[in-house]
Amino acid sequence: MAPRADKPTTTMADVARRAGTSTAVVSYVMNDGPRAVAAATRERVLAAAAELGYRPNRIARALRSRTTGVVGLILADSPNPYFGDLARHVERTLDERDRLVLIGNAGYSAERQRRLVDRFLAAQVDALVIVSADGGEDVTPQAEAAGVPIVYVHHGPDGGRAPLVEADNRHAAQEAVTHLRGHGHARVAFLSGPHDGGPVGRRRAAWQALAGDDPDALLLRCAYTRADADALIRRLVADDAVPRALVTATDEQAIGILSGAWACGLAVPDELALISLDGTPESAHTAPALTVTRQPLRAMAEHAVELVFDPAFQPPAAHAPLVVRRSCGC
Amino acid sequence: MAPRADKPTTTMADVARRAGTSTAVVSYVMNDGPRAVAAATRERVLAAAAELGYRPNRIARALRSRTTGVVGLILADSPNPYFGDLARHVERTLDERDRLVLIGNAGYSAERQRRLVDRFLAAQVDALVIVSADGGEDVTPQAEAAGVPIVYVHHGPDGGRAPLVEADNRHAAQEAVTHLRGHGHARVAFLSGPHDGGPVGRRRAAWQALAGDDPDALLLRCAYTRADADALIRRLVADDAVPRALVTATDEQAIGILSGAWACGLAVPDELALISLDGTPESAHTAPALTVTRQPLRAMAEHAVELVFDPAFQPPAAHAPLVVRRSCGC
DNA sequence: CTGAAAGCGCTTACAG
DNA sequence: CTGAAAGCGCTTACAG
Repeated sequence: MAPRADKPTTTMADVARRAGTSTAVVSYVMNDGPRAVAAATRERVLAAAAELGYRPNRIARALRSRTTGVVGLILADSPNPYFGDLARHVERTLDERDRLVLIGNAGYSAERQRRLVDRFLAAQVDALVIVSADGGEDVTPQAEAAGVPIVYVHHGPDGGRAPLVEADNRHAAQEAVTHLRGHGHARVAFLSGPHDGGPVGRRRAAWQALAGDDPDALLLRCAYTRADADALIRRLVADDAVPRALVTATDEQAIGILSGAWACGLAVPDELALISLDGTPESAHTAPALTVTRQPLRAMAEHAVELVFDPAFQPPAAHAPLVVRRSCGC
Repeated sequence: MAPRADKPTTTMADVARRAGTSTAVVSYVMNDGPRAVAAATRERVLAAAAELGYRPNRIARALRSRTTGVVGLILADSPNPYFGDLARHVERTLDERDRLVLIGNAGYSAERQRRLVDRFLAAQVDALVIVSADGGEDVTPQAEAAGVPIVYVHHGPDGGRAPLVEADNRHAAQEAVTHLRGHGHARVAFLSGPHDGGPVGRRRAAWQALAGDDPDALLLRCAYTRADADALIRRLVADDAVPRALVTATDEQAIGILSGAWACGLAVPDELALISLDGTPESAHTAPALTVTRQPLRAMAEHAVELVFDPAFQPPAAHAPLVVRRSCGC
């Protein structure tokens, strides 16, 4: 890194000297506590600070007070807008509470995730929020060893001790299947992920319970990317194996399906009715617009942050409402 | 914030004691310098550190060494995938250099941007990377007062002193217009932003220079959101004022156009040929797939980071290649 | 209500 | 090659 030009930083001692008081008092007025300061003294301190352009050094504060005001946020896969949207809400909520956020992308790698946790702990974060997915391992022991609270969002490791904030995925999948049934589709296929643990697993299980005779014949899989879903639907068209109705586990997959379908001249919703279970903002402006069950990303983020501040907080169930648009055939 | 459980953190002094040496030596082995350590001593220190599970405290290190290893990254608008992709590349590049990144979203607000800069400076970031857009003001004076290097990406304030990393937007717009001309469209419209300073302004200017007689009649404007572009194209269809060929300043707008066009039964590319000037990953999987000039986001991010480490670095021109897909009519 | 001083966990001259 | 010690800029008992 380019060495920072060595600006003479003005410190509390400078302010104290100018205000004719001690650093203790300066600290008390900068922090509004923990002890009271006479009004006249406070004025002098504020004036001195303003004249000198004093800015408290958060690093020094952190070393002494053992709290940095920084939260680490680790994403399973930041290119995926679902995680990106979740991250934005977490970041905004934390910002409102005057916390800074250190961000990292685990890229579906347990090793990278562990490494990020290590580095964030070394940076003395006050808490860790992990927006996880299949494949991440439990980092609770790491965090606990450092005495740092941790909360998982969207997906948590099996049998993990850390709290998990998740939407009602079971109900969402049921609603999607039921809606497609209402359009007269007796057989509704499901596009799952490569392994589907956690939330996607619960979505798939809920679908499966309603799928009828031979769910295996109606279960599709591909990675959580547009490219993979695009390739999948092209293959199905080529094989003349396209289902009449499909629920996708994620928006990324639904968007890939739409793209591949257009390329093959497969009409959505007329030849293929589609509902996606994420409902990120992107889903509102596809061609055609996607009917979705919308994950309550904002509420999930807020609950996660609340949990960071208050481990006793009991997040209410977060419902994922059905949002009817065009892709289902309505 | 929930008070962190007061784990007894093990410090350098603990390691030194156990290894029968001084904290200075422990520091030298943990940092591989700046002074040499006898092999035998080094082994003892490493063993002691491992046995005690010692993790260096970056905050203490930062206070003493005046360098945190943290870079602040401020985004003009994080929901916009263009900025999001840029951010990911910046984050990854910084991660490769073992830097941590503090992230913030300015949301097109100069006031929020200033506030973030203040807070990041208080956190003693080593540098600031600002992915800016119309409306941000120049925060160079703030950063300079703190002696912190700053680099703008995508868009920089008018007359700013800080370095700016930007693609060749003029050439990109020219290529797009020329390609559409090649499809026989004499009149090519342009969808710009609300104000279009900076990069979008240069895109629009390059288009305008080729637009022919009455550019005003072919110049459209809307916000950089899918929703706005969606609404715009519906209005144009209703008014029977849809151009035959259109270049959009951004992918968000192009995606909104596709969505609105589908809803109105306007066929792309048959009735409306379209090229977008961003070329984010999203553009590859729309319906139809967008022909774009692809901004070299990865190169831009790498150049920006290089500039943070070496202010003398001269970023090479970053070309935005034409990527032909379906929306242009090819 | 206020001041003098210790100490957070490191790094780095200074001295050997 | 190594140790004893100062000091980064704060916060917070301790003493008045």
